[in-house]
Amino acid sequence: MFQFSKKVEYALIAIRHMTVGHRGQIYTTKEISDKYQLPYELLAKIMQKLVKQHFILSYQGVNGGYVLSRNPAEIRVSEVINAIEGKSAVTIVACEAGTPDDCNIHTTCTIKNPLIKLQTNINKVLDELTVLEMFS
Amino acid sequence: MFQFSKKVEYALIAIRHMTVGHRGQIYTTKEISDKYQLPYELLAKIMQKLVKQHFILSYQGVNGGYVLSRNPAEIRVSEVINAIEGKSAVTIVACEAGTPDDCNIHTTCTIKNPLIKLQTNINKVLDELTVLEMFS
DNA sequence: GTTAAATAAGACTCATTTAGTCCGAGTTCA
DNA sequence: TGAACTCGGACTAAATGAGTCTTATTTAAC
Ligand code: SF4
Ligand code: SF4
Repeated sequence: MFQFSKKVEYALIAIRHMTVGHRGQIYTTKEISDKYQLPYELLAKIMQKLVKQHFILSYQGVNGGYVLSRNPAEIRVSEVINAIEGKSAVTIVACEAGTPDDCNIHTTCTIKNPLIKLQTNINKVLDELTVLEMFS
Repeated sequence: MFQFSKKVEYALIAIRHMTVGHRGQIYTTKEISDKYQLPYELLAKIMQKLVKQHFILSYQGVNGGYVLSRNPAEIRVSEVINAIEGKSAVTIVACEAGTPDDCNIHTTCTIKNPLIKLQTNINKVLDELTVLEMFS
């Protein structure tokens, strides 16, 4: 229920790999998937998402690959999760996750506000932790 | 990915209902499921789990029902989650959730320890919050 | 004692999500 | 031109989540 998805874990592994390496170095999906035994195609998708959210830059063609484009000290764990799972993945309260009225007990619910308070506390943990801090 | 399950939400709604009522009062599943529009059978299951974990006492037969048996000031949110979802529901790191080797990249994983540190911070939030604090 | 109101518990279905695969592109260098 | 890359959609399979169904048991009241 509170577990990280494999996708997010793979993303963190990839980001860590690039973080501990030399800045500006190009890494390929194959290289990373080999080293950590990750499913290649799945990791490829994840890398693409990281490109779209501007965590990494992509170079196509032979000798292509990915380069970390953001400062690890400024990448928050919550951002990584959001990039992979889409916004509102870190949203504990379903009805606040952009899907306001898909909960059929929304009108009678008495725990919504308490949960939102709790959510801010958990979000704080994920927001304040950068990947640099995490991996050092 | 980080959302509370319906079961946990229903459990919290039920516990809150009993918390704000008179101490020692008997509440039936029907009463609660009616009031908050929760699926009766599902809530019934949840109540049974709360009994097994000694949050509430059950009285069978006519005029039976459930009575809150623990002090709301001493019930932690994490306990409720564990009672409903089973231990390790609040465990972010899959391989640490009692299933040590079901992750096939366990040997090559570089994020395990960082995630465990993160986990303790999130657990702290859920451990330190009591349902009394939550609902007042 | 019979009935009605309640809990107990397991099996079951249906829908959603997650994890992973497949395939056919486009890009770039040599 | 071909090899080594990224790109992106469609697809399948497994796991989980939410909810239902059914049968049994307990107990108070009539
Ligand atoms: S149960 Fe309450 S808190 Fe959870 S989603 Fe529905 S309305 Fe929001
Ligand atoms: S990926 Fe790493 S952290 Fe996540 S479950 Fe596997 S070993 Fe544990």
